[in-house]
Formats: sequence, C-alpha cells, structure tokens
Amino acid sequence: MSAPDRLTIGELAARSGLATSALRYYEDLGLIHAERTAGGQRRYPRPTLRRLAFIRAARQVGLSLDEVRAALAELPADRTPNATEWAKVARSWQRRIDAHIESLRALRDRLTGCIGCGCLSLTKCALYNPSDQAATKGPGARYLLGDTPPRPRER
Amino acid sequence: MSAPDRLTIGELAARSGLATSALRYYEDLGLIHAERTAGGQRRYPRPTLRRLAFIRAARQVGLSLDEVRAALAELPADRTPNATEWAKVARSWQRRIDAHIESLRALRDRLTGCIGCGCLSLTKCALYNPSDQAATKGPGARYLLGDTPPRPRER
DNA sequence: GCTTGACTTCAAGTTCGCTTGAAGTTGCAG
DNA sequence: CTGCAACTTCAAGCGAACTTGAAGTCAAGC
Repeated sequence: MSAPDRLTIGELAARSGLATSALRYYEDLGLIHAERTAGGQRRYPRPTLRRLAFIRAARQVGLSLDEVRAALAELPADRTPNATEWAKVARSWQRRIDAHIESLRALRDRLTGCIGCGCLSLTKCALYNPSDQAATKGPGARYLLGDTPPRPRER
Repeated sequence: MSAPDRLTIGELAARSGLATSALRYYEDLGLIHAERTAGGQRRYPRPTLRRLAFIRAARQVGLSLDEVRAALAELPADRTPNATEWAKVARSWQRRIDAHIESLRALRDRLTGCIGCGCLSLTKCALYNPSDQAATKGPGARYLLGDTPPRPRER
C-alpha cells in the first residue's frame, strides 16, 4: 500500500507502460514536468500518471505530441486538476473522439452497404463504383474518404 | 465526361489528393502499380483510385503502409476486383474498424461518466481518481487506457 | 517542329517519435 | 561505508512516410 506521493522515472515508466526514454522526451517537449532531488534525479507528482493516460488517449485519437501539448496547456502542470478544469478539457475531448468515431462509422457503413448489395448495383455502391463516376464530378471527387478533407501536404 | 481509362500521375494525384511523390513512393512499396508509355511515363488504370481510397482509409484506422500492402495483396493488382474478392477484404476491414470504434467509444464513455458525476465521487470515477488507487493494484494498473495493451516498445 | 509543362530517376533531406549508447552520478540496502 | 542498480545528460541513430532538388526526357498544343 502506501502509494509514494513522488514517483521515480522508473516507477512512472512501470506504471504508465512507457519507456523512461519516452518520459524524458515528453519532459523535453513540455508535456510533463518533474521536480528534482538534491542530486538532480526526477521525482514525478502522482497526477503525472493521469497526464500520461491523457497523452496516450490523445495519440490514439490521432493528435501529434505537439497538439497534445496544446491540449494539456489547459490543465495545471503539477496540481491535480479540479472538477471544472477537468470537465472543460474532457468535453473538448469528447467532441474530438465523437468526430473520429463518426468518420470511422461512415467508412464502415460504406463498406457494409457494399457488402449488403453484393456490389452489383454500380449506380448505388460508391465503393465498388468505377472511378469514371468520380470523373464526372470533376477533380477532387473521391470515394471512401467521407468527411476526410483532401490533404496533399499534411504536415 | 469521357473519363480517360488511363491516368497520368498528375491526374491521379489531383483525384486522390495525394502528392505525386507519394504516389511514386507507394509504387516503390508495391502498393499500387502503373503501366508505362513508350517513353516511360506512368499510366494508371482507374481502379488505382479505389486502391488509393483504401490505403487512405487503412491509414486512418492505424495501419502502416506495410500492413496495408499485406491487406491489399488479396485484391488483384490491375483488374477491377469482383464482388467476391471485394467482399472478403471489406469484411476483414469492418472488423478492424469496429474494433477501433469500440476502443474509442470506451474511451469516450469514461470521459462522459467522469463529467456526469462531476468527478466528485472519487471511488467511482476512474479518470479523476488519484493514482494511489492505481498503486494499490500494483504496477501496470492504468486508467483511461481501456483495452489498450501496454506497449513499452511499440515498433 | 518547337516550346513548355509534366513527366522521369536517383540521392539526399525532413519530421516525428522515439531508442541507444557512452560516460558519469545518485541513492538506498546491507 | 560500500556496492550496485537506477538514475543523469548529451549526442547520435533509427524507421516510417514522405518531400525536395538536380538533371534530364516526354508529349501535346500551337
């Protein structure tokens, strides 16, 4: 028992499932913060675990570490966030996740429809449809992409 | 009208939203294939557009290009896939997408629950719960991660 | 038949998200 | 107080997914 209220980098790594090198890297990027012992070793406050869980979740939804940093800027660095702070961030996350789910659902539904109709109705099934259908709509018409915007250069 | 039945790399780029350099890269990797003119220029059969839409979709669901290549190996390279071939691939995709959606839904539901309860019930709300709760469960106990397995080294 | 833009290859460069290694320091258990 | 694992920094390396640039070739409109 007796959860230590400061974690070493090794402990944090074990708990979060991340490598210590990744944790140092995250610190360099300003995603997490550590106090130091007299000898210079890192000691992490426990809320860091929650922060890391957040980072993981964010990555799963497709954010870059830089975007995560921006998102995390709304939470206090070393203090446990209070209910209001948390709720604000959590809500914006929900929107993001919902949007992501929605785009995946759209993708899946197209596939489902395609299977359902046996892909024989060429006028109906977007996926199986030959691309001359797209050609009549001019450049940029694309199937399967749903709400995904074109991104010739995404970085 | 009159959709050309062979596309230049520039046309394919315009239609797919990808850069020509990316298309050549994909060809190097064996994801797509082109015929050549007498002069050596690429000419893509139209089904390539569908292939590209697939690649995009796959990337969105988190596959690497290498995994995509494996997935695409089930489809004929230059011929329009028939209903059976398509259905087979589409079904395996649905499973993948569904799994992805499910994990996102789980993540969102945790957030939702957290907001719903105002994050005041420390024993109930996993997200807002301080990490000493996790500590009592031993190393590896993590919140927010849901069905995501630990992956200290994920490549 | 010439011009011009779109194409060709190939090598090198870039960004992201880390990991690895070297060389040295700290902190705790015995 | 010693020994040793766990820590420290810093620089370099890596794999994925492309992009950029150079130097040259092709194809299509006038």
